[in-house]
Amino acid sequence: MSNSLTKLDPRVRRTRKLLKQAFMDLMSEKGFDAMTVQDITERADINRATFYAHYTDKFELHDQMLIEWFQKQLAHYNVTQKANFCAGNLRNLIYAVCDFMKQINGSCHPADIQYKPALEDLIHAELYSIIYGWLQSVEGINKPDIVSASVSWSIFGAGLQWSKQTSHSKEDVAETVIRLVDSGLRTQVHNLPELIGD
Amino acid sequence: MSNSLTKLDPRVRRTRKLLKQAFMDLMSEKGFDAMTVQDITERADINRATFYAHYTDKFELHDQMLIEWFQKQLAHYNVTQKANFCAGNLRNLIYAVCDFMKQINGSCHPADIQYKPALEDLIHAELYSIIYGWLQSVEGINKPDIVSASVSWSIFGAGLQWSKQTSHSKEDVAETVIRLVDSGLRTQVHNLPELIGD
DNA sequence: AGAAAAACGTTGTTTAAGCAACACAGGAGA
DNA sequence: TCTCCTGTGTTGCTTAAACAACGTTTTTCT
Repeated sequence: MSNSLTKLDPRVRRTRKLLKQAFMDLMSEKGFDAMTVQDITERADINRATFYAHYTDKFELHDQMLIEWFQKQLAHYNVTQKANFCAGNLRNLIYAVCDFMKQINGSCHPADIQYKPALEDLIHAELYSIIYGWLQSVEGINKPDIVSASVSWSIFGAGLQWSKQTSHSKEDVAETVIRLVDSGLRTQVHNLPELIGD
Repeated sequence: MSNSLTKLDPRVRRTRKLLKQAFMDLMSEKGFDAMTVQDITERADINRATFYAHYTDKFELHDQMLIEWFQKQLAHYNVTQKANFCAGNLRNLIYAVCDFMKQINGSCHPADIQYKPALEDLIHAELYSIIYGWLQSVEGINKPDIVSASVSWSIFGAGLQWSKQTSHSKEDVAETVIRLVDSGLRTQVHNLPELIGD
């Protein structure tokens, strides 16, 4: 957000970078619960008071890192909120979600499964708003909020499932979900442009 | 020097660390001559004005890094200025010099051979003062300045030679120089304690 | 339960880094 | 030669980080 817009002070960039790095290290060492704000600031060699100038607590830092991480995945696949609803974009979005979920599952400390709900809320909110944005480009759609919720959750769920046990290829997951969404949308929208034929 | 004594501000530590890292990177990329202060500060993401708050120019940064590097080698072999003159200490000192020279020769950009004289002055000054310190422990020595100069240069020279072409082991170099220094010292000092028998 | 220790969250003040601007010194090229 | 350009040091002012201190809450230990 403010990263790209305001082009922030190099000192701020440094501080946050160090805090995030320390957080990541501690995450894999002792997990989220066991780590304190003091741990983080000591590891990062940043004054504790400075931490509170950037984040209200370790939860906020955690959340921001996740969102940032997810957005990096999105950027990698050139997924933006203001694009149109088509198979290509959907596919990239699904890839991004899969990759992200995989990384999280891999690096998440066993003791922190309890925080997955929070994670899911955050990421799903992103997903929802992207889908909602795309739906602006679709003619004659009604109840876009319900549709966005449904579609975003289905993508989320597929990615989550895939990250837990990779029994299919990422490509298979994507094509499956795309077909599903396509047929689902046709019950709501007449004259929907072709999704599947690309 | 001031590193260990004053326990400096974490911001200062960070700034210098970043500048040194940038310097190192640029050293291997384009060499000392081709790099400007601007290059260093841009790479380090440090304001140029801040550079001048720490160093007068890139030469000073260069020198400080070398000295620091050398002192790290000395510390690694537990070599200190206030110790006594014996074979064990001499051996460690020679090892430190050898290792240091090797690293320098390896990482020094071809275009910068012209600066080796400066390097030699810096390092030799360190060496000289260490030897001079050790000689305080030797009874009945005269002209300690001349002796220090001679001994320190001989160690320096041996290390330099070894770093250029490693035809002998570090251990061989050390034993050779120790014998040389021992017999040399005996022409100046009567009743010199055994150096060689350890 | 109760005491001690550790972590929290906040504050006022000090200090280092950022920033923009300046005059100045080479060097390159028309 | 003149001009343009890039790098150099330096400056005054602004802003973020350090630091020490505080009362509070939570953890830990016995």
